[in-house]
Amino acid sequence: MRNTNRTEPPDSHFGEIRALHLFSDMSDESFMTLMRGAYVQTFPPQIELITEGEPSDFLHILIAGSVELFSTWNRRETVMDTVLPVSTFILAATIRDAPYLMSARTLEKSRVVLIPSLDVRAVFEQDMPFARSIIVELAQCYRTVVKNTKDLKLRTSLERLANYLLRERARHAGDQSFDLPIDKRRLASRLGMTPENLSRAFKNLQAYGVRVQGARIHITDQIELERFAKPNPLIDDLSA
Amino acid sequence: MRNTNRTEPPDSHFGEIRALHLFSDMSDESFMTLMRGAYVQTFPPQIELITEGEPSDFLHILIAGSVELFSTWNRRETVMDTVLPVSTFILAATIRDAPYLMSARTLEKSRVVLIPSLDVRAVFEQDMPFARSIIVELAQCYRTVVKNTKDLKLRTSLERLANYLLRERARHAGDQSFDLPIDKRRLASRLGMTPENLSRAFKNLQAYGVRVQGARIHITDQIELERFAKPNPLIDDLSA
DNA sequence: CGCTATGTTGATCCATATCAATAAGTGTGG
DNA sequence: CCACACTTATTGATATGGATCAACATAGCG
Repeated sequence: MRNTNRTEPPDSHFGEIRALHLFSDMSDESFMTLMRGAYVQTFPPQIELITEGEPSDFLHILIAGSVELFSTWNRRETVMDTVLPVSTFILAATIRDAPYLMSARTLEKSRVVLIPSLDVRAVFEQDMPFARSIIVELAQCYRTVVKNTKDLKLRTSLERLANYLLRERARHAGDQSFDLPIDKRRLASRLGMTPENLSRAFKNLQAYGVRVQGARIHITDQIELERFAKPNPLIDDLSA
Repeated sequence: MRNTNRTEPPDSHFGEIRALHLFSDMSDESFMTLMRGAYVQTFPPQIELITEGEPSDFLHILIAGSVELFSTWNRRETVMDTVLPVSTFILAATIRDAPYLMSARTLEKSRVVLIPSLDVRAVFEQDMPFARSIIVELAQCYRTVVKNTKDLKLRTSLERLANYLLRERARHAGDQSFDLPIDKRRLASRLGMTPENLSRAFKNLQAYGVRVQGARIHITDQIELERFAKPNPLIDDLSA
């Protein structure tokens, strides 16, 4: 595995990393301290970057590509989330110096920045703006998972899919058509259903103005879809 | 409602609040600043303390009694968690100055300390140890919700109940018998099932050495129950 | 006590999973 | 550029976990 990866100095990505909310407020000095210990690696698709249960040695930042967070129990596996650039993942494990709760694998060729968890913990003790950013980020992460729990417990799989499509559409500036960012198989798992059930769910949403051609989704009747999906800011608003 | 409540100075509870992880490391000065704006109130059972969607004006700390966090969507309701003393709740909303994602109601007569969210946000900017404690607490909260998501997505309701019972037993120092801390109706909702289904689930667990008399649970064959439940630290360990 | 909420049990229904077969992409090497 | 292999998606048939509806039992509680 290792020989297929490329290691490079993180210099070339300073800009994009620094621009992240998490790092934008800290002092130059603190930022350089973090970057000194960091390195960038490029991974091929389908590489397991992280295995749940292992100690969290690095904070990960996805610079390019895409990464899937998933979990396993008793021979079953479920997709917890999909990470798109540019964002960090497994911050909480890094902070608590606790084992990863989720595994991570690349979905496509991906570039990842690795910052030693030790450095993250050391630096936030010294840099109040950074500590503040971590607080805000963790609170955000927490709220995202709570929303996801509400989605899972309060909605049927058909309702979850309908609301997912509305969220995706919003992410695409409200375009009537857009491509699903991940395989249907993985989407099914993310939404807590089987691929077969997802396939049928798409069929059922035709009645509410959803057309599907491969990965391409057309929402022909937003109003009707919303009437069915009943989106709610306390579940579906990605910010706040 | 209001006239049934008692407002009292928080002085008498300084000790227990200060002993919480969240407040134990901060300076005396910061702590007093928080307490100056805080007040303690006693509520009767079944009072809605918080309604989801409302602005998060106060950080809540439960001193005595018990509080249920729940959420609603489209005429459906689900129990998200039960809070027992002494602990804080809705920290994330306070931090982000965002609307509550969950509602809260007292289950029994409860004493709650209310700290203005503004004060919390102001103080952590000034007090690094407090900021540090908030970070650790939020990371913990996040990991708890992630574990709960894994429980929901990877297990059947029978498996969730079995593991819940094992966790409760552990919480009771491994006693063979213990009382459920909440109504079965609410437990069912917490575990993502109906009361009828829970009732049958208890029946089904008889085969694995679980005896039920009202709220009292007897675990007569821990080994057998564990063989069925397959508890996993990355889902069931409350700490870490 | 009797009232009301909670819990249990039974019968049935429905959403979703599972199993199986086919179809449609997708990538690879000749 | 096509043929093959392999993965992913769809469709159908069936099984099952869990929900719903209804009746009854039980237990708190005023």
